[in-house]
Amino acid sequence: MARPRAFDDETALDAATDCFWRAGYGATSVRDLGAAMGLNAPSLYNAFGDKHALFTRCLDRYLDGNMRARIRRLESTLPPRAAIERFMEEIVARSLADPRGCLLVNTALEVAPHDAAVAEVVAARLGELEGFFHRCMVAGQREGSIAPSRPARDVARLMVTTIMGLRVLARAHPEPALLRGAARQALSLLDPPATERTA
Amino acid sequence: MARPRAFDDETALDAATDCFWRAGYGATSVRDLGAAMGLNAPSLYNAFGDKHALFTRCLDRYLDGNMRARIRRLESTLPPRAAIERFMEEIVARSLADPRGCLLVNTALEVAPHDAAVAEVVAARLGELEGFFHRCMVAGQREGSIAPSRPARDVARLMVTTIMGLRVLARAHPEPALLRGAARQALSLLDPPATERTA
DNA sequence: GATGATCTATAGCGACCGCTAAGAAATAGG
DNA sequence: CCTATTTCTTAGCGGTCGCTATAGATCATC
Repeated sequence: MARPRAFDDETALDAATDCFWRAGYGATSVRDLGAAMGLNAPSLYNAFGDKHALFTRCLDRYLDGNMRARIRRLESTLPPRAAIERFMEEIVARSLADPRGCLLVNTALEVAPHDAAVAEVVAARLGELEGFFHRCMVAGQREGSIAPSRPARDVARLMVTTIMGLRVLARAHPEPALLRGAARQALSLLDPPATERTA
Repeated sequence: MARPRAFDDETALDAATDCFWRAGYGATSVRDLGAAMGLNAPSLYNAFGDKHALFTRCLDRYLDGNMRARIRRLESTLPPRAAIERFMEEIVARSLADPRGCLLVNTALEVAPHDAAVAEVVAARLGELEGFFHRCMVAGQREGSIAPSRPARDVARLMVTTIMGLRVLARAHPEPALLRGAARQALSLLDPPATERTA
């Protein structure tokens, strides 16, 4: 018993996410969002609250559809070491292909330092990422594909750090040799030392 | 034969740099800059051109006084391996102590993607950083303090990547154990494999 | 002290910002 | 049909943005 909406929430959120992703939070105006989402300001505010609420919703959606989905997919279809390697490969490929970079990284630098609520979300997702790498490390060390002499926790942390770094480098200077070389060295920490290999 | 300036250029530029450093380029208004630098808009525009020119000047100053100075200092006073280790330690310590993060990293993500001139500067400075690590790698491998089996170029690239990543993580979630663990693992790539150590 | 050059101060330009009040348009139930 | 409810449209609120025209203040030189 009311007028129906003339737009689709999911489609509109995708469009909004793309705006924030490309230009960042501050540089995206509500008018930009409205234009991209195909609705005017009052409809936008009625449907999604204010700009900040829309952003956090886009960020959550992005993280669920990208980071978490990737973790689930790789962890459920690949053995632990391959999952780590594949994750890194996909990040390198994405970084080279998509000039928008990673919304999580962009947000960690632009929004999180001035927004405690967003900082909490970012920190939690970084923790999830570290958890993924840590689980893979432990499982890989147990099955023998990853050198058992490395501290699993710290290697997992370096993997997260490397991914953040790759995203930064790619955004400013997307050179394939640079990203691939760095990723290869990070992954070399999974190799057993020479003694174990030749023993 | 004219009225002298009522402010010091260096002091004013330091104040402007702090503004950009803390809030970013977009979130810093010319009025903010004027207030921090102690001069009104017309003086600011007369002395430094527009906002963008002031920013690039601040960025150059920052890079000369921070990154380049650190490279020179470490490279001239420490042996190669120690220079790498010390660089990483200082980045971790700075990241934990200064909530502003690194202006180069902040700029690489916020400004560089939408500003070709700034992107060039950022890319060049990242190249200098990679060059520093590469020189240290080569020298350290020659003198035997760094494992000769690692590809110097790629390890240098991972060091740069790790630093970028540490800066991102610290800005969103400055946890000492996380940063130190990641840095330690990156530095472990300098260690000779067990065969070489025990030979 | 007058002159000319440079700097500073006041004020405000047009444009955009996030956001919203008020009313017209579109639906479901009666 | 009419009414109630929700959405959409128009218009605009006060505020800030980057930037500048104009005029007054302060100096070296003559």
